[in-house]
Amino acid sequence: MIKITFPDNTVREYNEGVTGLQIAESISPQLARDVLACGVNGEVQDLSIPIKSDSSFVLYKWDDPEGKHAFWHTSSHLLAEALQELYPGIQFGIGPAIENGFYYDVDPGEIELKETDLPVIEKKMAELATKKEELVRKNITKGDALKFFEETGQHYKTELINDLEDGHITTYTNGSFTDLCRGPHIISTVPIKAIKLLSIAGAYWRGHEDRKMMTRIYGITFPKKKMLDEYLVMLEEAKKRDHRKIGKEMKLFMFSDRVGKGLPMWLPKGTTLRLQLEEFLKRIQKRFGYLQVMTPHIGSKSLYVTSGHYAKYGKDSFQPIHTPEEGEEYMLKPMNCPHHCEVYAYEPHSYKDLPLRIAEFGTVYRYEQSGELHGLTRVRGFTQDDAHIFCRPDQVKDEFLRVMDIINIIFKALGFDKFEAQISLRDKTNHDKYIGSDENWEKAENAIIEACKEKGLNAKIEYGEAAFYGPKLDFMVRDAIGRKWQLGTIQVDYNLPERFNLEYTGEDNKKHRPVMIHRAPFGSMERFVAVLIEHTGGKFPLWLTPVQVAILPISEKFNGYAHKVLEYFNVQGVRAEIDERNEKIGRKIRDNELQRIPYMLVVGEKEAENGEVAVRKQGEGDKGTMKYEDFAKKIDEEVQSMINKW
RNA sequence: GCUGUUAUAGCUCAGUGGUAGAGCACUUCCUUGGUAAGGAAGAGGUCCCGGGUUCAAGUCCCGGUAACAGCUCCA
Repeated sequence: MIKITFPDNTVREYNEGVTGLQIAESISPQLARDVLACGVNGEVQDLSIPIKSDSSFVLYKWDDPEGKHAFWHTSSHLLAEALQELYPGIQFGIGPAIENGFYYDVDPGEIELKETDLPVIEKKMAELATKKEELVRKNITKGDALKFFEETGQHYKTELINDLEDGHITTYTNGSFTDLCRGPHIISTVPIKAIKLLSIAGAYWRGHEDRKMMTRIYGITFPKKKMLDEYLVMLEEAKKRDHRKIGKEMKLFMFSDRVGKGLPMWLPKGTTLRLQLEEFLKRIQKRFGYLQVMTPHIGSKSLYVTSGHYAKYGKDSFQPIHTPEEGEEYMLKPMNCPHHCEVYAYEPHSYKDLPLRIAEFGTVYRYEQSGELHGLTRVRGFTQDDAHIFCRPDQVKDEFLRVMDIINIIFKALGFDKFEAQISLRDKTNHDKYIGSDENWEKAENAIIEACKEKGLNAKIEYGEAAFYGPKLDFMVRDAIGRKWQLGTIQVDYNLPERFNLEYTGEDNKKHRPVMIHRAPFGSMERFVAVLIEHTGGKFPLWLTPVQVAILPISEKFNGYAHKVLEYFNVQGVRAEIDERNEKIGRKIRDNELQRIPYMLVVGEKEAENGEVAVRKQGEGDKGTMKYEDFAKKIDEEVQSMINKW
């Protein structure tokens, strides 16, 4: 008998060699039907593998990421089986589970797989899934593996096997298809009830540009048809919320080929929105002791030679600007830190001055690869909500905690209730990638980990993801339809103060080196606005939205009164527009609803006589009439009550 | 940057080698209205740019540009 310890620390005894599935069956038949994979001593594995010694044990169902992962991984094998049946001779690359579904990279040889083939493949998969094929795991030797995949003509697989260590090679077989695979998989393809192949795309073999372009088929599967339907509805919803589409509809921003790709221009309404956001941030930062500065968009090349950025990114940046003066070169600034270092160095500092927090909405230019440009989320010219904190080494953790407070306030105020964090540390084996001493790195990494602990923030640690100058803490928000976006970042930097020879005088009357912390809660105004658009679907909160009120005259006879109301609103700071078109009121309401304007004021004969407006709230309808002065007051109060929560 | 797809009116898109199209938006006129699309007329085109094939190119071919999807990248 062996002892199996469950997550709640209860211990049960089973015969040696019991499988995960048998354990599930021993608990309840329902559980045995729902369970997809299990964890044994922290390793995720197949339910069919016998357990031979005392172990900690956990069952994974659909709601667990591990369960979904196994389900989708098996689905990718099902896809492969279908492809093999439909297109004999097709060669397989890799086919993993991903965050939402799975893919398989294949080389179909002479034939070309097209979008229109997907329904046929789906049908085949559904047919195979009902055959109750079990996934059979086999340990094989490297020699046998090579021989098998050689014989079946799977050259990509043999290439993979050559890189593997003998003794650790396993294959999985479902029906006629055998794949080189580590697993884990679900027991059989039976639970795969709903199948959708989503798209087809090119992808380099093993991610290398110089290798062959494979055909990648993306798909997703579910244990219930209803879940697939809900997922497809979510995809539709995501399409409707696309910030590029809404940005066009609401006239928020634009691009022009003549200006240049990746260089967004903010239209009046987008600018109103952005300025509201900037005011919001300034207000919070003022409360936390930040000092606002403004610095130029360019800096001399030597600035970036000093910072080390020229050596690292010079070749891949916008190239230096030459002046009539021989040898004089300037660069568009790709970040604000070097300028801020110079601001720090403007005057000598005492330890009593620190922390010094220098903030700027700094516009920067980065020559992103052209294939990377995407709407407002990845552009070549953007404005960071940047700040640099210069502090004593003993203040690092405390400052970190304060920035985390700011980020918390900001995310909550804008309706991002769910967020997660990632700590990015260095890859200790890759020394050349980083600048700065091991000792400093160690100090910085520990400060971040401790700060997260103190805040009770459950942060995932990723090794090798740090920037070249220091470790960082990134924040990821979940939007209204559950998608993850990376936004804010806090980064420790022991390097730039060194390079710029920054100092302060300590209590001991000796010179010391300050620590620098970079931080940007939004990341960039562009990216943040994009995420906010997709989060809200363009229905921004009242304090933020570009047009708060649309005034709708019943007929052209009341345009004059509408203007009187508008003038009053302008003075009171209520952002309003008049719809003066020669259209019926029903039409004006429809169009302004579609423009996502929170309030509509219908004005006709009655209202004009009494100095009133008939209030209609977006999505809710008629709210009765009131004096227009009272409405302006109501808007102001509504906005203030939102702002006062910050 | 690489691979693929796309580019036609302000927007969304149809047009498959033989006279440039629709819906919405816009202008004018009629209508002057009461809470999600009133009616009529009109204007609007370098069919992305450059070259080629052809009697003839929006349409076929080549090159460029931009957008989109994926890969790689992201101070």
